[in-house]
Amino acid sequence: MYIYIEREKDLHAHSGYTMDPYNYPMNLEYSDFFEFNDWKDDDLPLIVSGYPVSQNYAANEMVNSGGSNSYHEDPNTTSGDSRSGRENKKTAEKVAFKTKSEIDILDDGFKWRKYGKKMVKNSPNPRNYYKCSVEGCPVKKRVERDTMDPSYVVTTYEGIHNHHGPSQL
DNA sequence: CGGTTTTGACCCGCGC
DNA sequence: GCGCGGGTCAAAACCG
Ligand SMILES: [Zn+2]
Repeated sequence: MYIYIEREKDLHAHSGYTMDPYNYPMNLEYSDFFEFNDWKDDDLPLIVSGYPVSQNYAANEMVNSGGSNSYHEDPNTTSGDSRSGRENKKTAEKVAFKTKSEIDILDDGFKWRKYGKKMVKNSPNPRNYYKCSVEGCPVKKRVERDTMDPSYVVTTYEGIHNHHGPSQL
């Protein structure tokens, strides 16, 4: 499951909850929900940025894909059913935010430790790899600048937070 | 001194 | 195999 959300607001000014859709649902421009048709139940939450989000909300934001998301994997060709079972279809493991910002490091309220940096092919911009600093928390994120429109920053979250509440410190 | 950044090396899956 | 692309490790440097 891969979710792609574009937002236009420059969020770097806000600290603490910039990436939390609970607090900033209105900033969403549109969203692309890959493999969304497999999403049947609404008992299980969709996870965005480590936080659960209602499915209805997600469905309302549903739009067909397109635009400059070429770096995304095609759900129809991506390793097929490499993920065992089908239950995990109900849980989003990856979420991509596309945010218009001059600054690369957007404060989403969490503490991250950078553990890697790679140049992206067909792009002059690097991609940065971060992991949540909280002990035992498996959440990771990647940050890169949109190749097509460098005024955007694409942040991809992966995993679900071990803990609650942004712990910035 | 402890956590973070930096950065090249390393790993792994895949297509040829 | 080998090379490539994407992802991660880790040692040393960095910094409050
Ligand atoms: Zn976390």
